[in-house]
Amino acid sequence: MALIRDELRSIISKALKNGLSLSDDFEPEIEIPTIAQHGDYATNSAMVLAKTLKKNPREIASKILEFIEAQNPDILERVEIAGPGFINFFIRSDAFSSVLPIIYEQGKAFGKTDIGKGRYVQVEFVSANPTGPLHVGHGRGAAVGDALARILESCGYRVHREYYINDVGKQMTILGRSLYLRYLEVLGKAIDFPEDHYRGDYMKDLAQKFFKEMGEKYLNTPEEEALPICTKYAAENILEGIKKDLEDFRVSYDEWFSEESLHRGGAVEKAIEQLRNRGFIYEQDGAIWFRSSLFGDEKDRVIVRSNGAKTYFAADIAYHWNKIERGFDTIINIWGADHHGYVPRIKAVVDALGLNPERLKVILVQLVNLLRGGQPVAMSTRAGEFVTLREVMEEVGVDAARYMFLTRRSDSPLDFDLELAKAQSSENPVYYVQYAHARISSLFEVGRERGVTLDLKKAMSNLNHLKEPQEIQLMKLLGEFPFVLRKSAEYLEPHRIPYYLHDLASTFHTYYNHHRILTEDENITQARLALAGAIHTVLKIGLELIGLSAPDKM
RNA sequence: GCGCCCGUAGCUCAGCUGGACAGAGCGUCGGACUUCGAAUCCGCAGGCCGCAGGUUCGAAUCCUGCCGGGCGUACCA
Repeated sequence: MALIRDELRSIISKALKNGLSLSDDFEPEIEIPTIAQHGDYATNSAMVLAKTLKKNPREIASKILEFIEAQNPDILERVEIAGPGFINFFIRSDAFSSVLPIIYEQGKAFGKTDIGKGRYVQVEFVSANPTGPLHVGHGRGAAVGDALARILESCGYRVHREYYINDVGKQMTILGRSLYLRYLEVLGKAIDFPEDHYRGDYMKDLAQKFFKEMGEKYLNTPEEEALPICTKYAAENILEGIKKDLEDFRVSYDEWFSEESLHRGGAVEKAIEQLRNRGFIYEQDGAIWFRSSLFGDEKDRVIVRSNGAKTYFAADIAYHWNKIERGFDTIINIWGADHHGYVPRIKAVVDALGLNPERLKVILVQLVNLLRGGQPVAMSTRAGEFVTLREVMEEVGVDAARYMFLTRRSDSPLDFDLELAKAQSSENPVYYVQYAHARISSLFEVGRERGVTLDLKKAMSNLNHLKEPQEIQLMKLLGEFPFVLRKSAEYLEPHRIPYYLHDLASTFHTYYNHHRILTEDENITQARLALAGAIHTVLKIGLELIGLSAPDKM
């Protein structure tokens, strides 16, 4: 037993091979026409081939058609050539039910594929500086990265989730000093808190905590001695908070990678050496430059300043050298769109270090435009004006927040209105999908109370009773899931999953409102229960893929 | 100035990997619960797909130019 789409693919491929002597590497495009009159599926292969074969598309189509009919496949009702050269397939209505035994056989593994073939993929995401709590923008990156990781895993990739901690540099010094000043303030000293320091209330809270643990120990310590301690304390505490936030947002990591470890271990020098050996390093005006312009960047970049200090970019070179050394087949960086100018230079780095730059994928997640009642909310970590991810989680819930983040393409800016998210919470689309799941759970519960349970053997021999158009539609949709999942992984687009789930839930709700599942006819009941159960399974799989709960009761 | 992203229904967004009449949610208005969950369903209204050219059998989709919005453009991180 195979899915209809797979069968069609092999039928078409066979016809192309036998009829047009095409090699196997031509992948026929199979789509679902928007209009039912155009069949259940259609392929544009004849028109695509018309260009290379230099023949009339309809002529090619009729050739293909001839070889399709020669196979006499039993899933086909009929095949037609239409319009400029489409081949439309009308599937026998009793063929769609083949998806149900497959779902029951595979269970939670339904939809999984091995297109990844065990390739090792790193997904680096969030990677916010440990200078303050995560805000909503980070939440979007977290939701996208985590969903993507789950999707890739279910498509046969080996996934490594990583967070890069920028625990070095000027902002760390400022962080330490911010804590130190707030600490002195707690001890009653008058302080002058600079404009460019971290002004958020969380620093005051942290100072209180610091004071409780340390007492007045650092009151009279010289500033240069106290600062490293303050920096370390602040960074560790804030990072712990970030970890907790992400954990509560249902995001997990395999590795927390410290930038500082690169400097400490000499990796930055080694990476520069790598570039130097390859001839991409030169000195000018007392600074050390990387010839990134050779690889498509608009200009060369400084990696060691004339004062001897390494730039952030130097560490990033070392970090990506490290990634390459770890043997990832694909490196995926999920960045905020404000870093887009950085893409060419980091591509240049991997290119210069000998890795095909195609193997580095940078997903730019557009900024979250936070609104409250239609009014923009200013966001600045330093000024302490922002809405944290934790506040959003608490206000609208993890499920709703994640769904909100994931129902948009990453490269589309997102308006996130807190008032709206709260006000519409009971009509939020996320509940629509979850409701379908809960409804089916409840349905089985009612069945049990009435002594009706799904008898798989019996159900499977009664699938011929599923012939209502809505039932056909549902089975067709169920069969699409593996392909949606595959495309989602292929294009690194998690938003395809929630859209699919909404479609499936919607079709089910319609069906549910028009037909009874627990009927007087035992055979029909069994068949319909099998259908409902399969939908239940796919909804659950899909919800988990994007990190949402699949409740049995709401 | 240059570069990247975005512009689709009143609002928020899919469709952008060329396919056949442009979709969904919210919102408006009107209907459906003594029967498996009404957080649901059914129906009405709503569009020069930013504008103008081009490529193609075929363009919301690709190319060029323009207009609007966002972001970036450091020997900052």
